[in-house]
Amino acid sequence: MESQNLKKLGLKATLPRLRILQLLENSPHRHKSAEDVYKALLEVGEDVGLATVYRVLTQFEGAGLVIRHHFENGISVFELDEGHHHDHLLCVKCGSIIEFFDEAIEQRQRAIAQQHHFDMTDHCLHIYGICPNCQKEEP
Amino acid sequence: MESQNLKKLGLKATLPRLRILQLLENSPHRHKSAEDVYKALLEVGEDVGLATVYRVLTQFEGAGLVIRHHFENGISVFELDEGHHHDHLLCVKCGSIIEFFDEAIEQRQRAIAQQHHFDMTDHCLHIYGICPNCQKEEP
DNA sequence: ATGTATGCAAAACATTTGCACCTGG
DNA sequence: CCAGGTGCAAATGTTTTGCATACAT
Repeated sequence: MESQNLKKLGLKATLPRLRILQLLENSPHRHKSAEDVYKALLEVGEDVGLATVYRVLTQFEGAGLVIRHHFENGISVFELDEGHHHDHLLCVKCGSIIEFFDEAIEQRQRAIAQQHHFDMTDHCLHIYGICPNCQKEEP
Repeated sequence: MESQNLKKLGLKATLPRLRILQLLENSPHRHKSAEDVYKALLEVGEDVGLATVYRVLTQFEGAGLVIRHHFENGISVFELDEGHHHDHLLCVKCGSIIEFFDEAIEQRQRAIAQQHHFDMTDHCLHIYGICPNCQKEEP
């Protein structure tokens, strides 16, 4: 039961929190904006306020349950944190997102932070491009 | 004369555009938000509207004169495009920004895009951490 | 002269917050 | 029952836009 999951994190297992967590877990698209979450819940007939969606996602972020990304369009996108760090490859035409992980890049990043005597807290790599599907459509 | 520079790009050499371009060229801080540019101009006694700053920076971006970044705080930061691609190392305490370039990372990025049959248009790598200065202050 | 750029104020967004009401434990 | 969570509406911060005026060529 997910309510246990939330309680472990010190979060009361309220309906909106459960619904949002379930949505993130069961949706085929791992990456969602607050608006996306809000609309998805409305469609299923769940009456959750947009402000609550933002509050809950922000709490989840604080609890380490989700990660917030800022891609190059200024809007926040949330994704369940399954513990496996990865970076992102994004299609600028259709918005599809592919996750990847490359140990060589990770190593170089650590080396660069060290060279500059930075205590690295986080890092993110976004590769933008046109996905194979969209290349077909626009020659 | 910079006015030639602007005209070559099809932009009328107006006062606000010249002032903003000069500011970007001569400021010791290469990375500036629209608000930063606006305030810097006010301080020098130049009466430029914030809306104009946004419009001019957006035109400059379209003309390839500046690059717009979205760091993890949702606000846009602009930097003169000198043609040398580089990535960024950012201090989460004091906001200072260091540029770097690593050919090994660039190579891996190209390889990854290729593996997924993406036609890469852009990419950005942000490393966040605490700079040496701020490490001293907060032990 | 004339088409374009500007400044201002208002609009448009994404996100946050204040507050009265509701709810989970 | 009661601390904490929620919904709504209003506030916020950033960026964009409409429109009358000013400017570069």
